[in-house]
Amino acid sequence: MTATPRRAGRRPGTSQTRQLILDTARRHFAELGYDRTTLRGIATAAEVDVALVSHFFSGKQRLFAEAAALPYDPAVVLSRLLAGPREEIGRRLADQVLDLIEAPASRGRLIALIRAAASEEGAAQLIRERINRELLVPLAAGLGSPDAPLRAALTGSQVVGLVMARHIVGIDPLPGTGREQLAAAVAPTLQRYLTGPLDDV
Amino acid sequence: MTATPRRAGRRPGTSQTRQLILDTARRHFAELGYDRTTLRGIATAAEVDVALVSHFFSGKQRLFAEAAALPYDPAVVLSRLLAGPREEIGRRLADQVLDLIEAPASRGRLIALIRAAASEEGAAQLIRERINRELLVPLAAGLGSPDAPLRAALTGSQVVGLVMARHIVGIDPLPGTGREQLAAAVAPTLQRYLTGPLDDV
DNA sequence: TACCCAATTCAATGGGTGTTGAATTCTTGC
DNA sequence: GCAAGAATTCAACACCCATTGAATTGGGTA
Repeated sequence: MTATPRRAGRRPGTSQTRQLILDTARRHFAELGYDRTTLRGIATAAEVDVALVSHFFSGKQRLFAEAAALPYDPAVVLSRLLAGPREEIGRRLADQVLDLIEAPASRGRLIALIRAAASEEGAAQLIRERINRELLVPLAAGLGSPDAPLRAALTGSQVVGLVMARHIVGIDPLPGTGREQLAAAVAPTLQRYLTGPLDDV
Repeated sequence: MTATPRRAGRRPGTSQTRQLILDTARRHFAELGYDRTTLRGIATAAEVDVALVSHFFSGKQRLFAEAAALPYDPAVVLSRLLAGPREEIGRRLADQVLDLIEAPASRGRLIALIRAAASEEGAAQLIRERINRELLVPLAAGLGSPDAPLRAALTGSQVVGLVMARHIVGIDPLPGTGREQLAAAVAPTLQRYLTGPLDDV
């Protein structure tokens, strides 16, 4: 059962190889994190030569940058958030987060992002800026209160913590806890961070 | 300015080298994560030969296991938590977490733990079990309610999220936010996860 | 003082990594 | 139907890594 070595040269038909590599890379980054993901591993899984990966994406860093693009359109998320009644914004956010994390398409990318942010300083910086620019700043602007940046950041902390605990570390019983129950439990926290009082009572 | 190469053989005086290496390793693991930390890097920083590191700790994994021991005594934390009035348990937990993350001694170890949990599956498993056994299970037992495991896990998610956001990713303005303000903001969340209603209202 | 063992360095080994240049095969525009 | 360029592989490079065995020096003890 030796895999037939493929001859050099372009393959017949129209090529979707670039996309295939990108998808494979996303899976690997999500499962292994940046460091443990190797170009060779991606290439093997995509049944392609290593050099092709570097050829298409000009190196590992660029490949990661492309693979780890936000798995959603921040503008859409934000407009949905700010649209409805302000007293239910926490619940709406919880729902959107759970949607994203449960849809297989976005799930991997989200996890890859968080993993990378935790392990690689360079990636952390890139991600911090992206999140700030595309999510937190507009969100804070939408809230309009003077302590809005702090509110946005606190909100982010709970969102990140939830994804970490449920999907990366896997703290029982979170991975098996139903969507509805989770949304209900977390929504009031987000609501208070976004609109409630921030001082202890 | 060439560093004088040291001759082989034991150095004079009583040796604290093992401890020195361990401290250096902690710093490196905390700053770089597991993968990007190299024995060579540790050795160089500790002004010691690489082989000595492996000699003392029998390899990178074991070194990490020793460096990443919990930076506090879970029993103490738990007893302090469960001791006072139940209505202020959220605030007490927030204070203890902030104490740990601000004390230089424990800070690095906490960060290393979280980084490793996010990036290395093996470490994640080890850490998950430790946290479960030493923190969450006793905490749930102390709470005594039927949904206690879920409550403990939610609490953990906010704690982890806070440390991530404030110290690892560095989401503004959290890193510069004062201890008191932060404790006040987060305490009600922890309080509700631990003792409040978990269903949306 | 001798002896044993711990601490320390040196040197070598084997493996894995990302990247690069050249060669081959195909598609596409003229 | 020809030429240019894109897709693909092969092979090699230079680098870094953890681990191991042997050699050297010092401390502690009998």
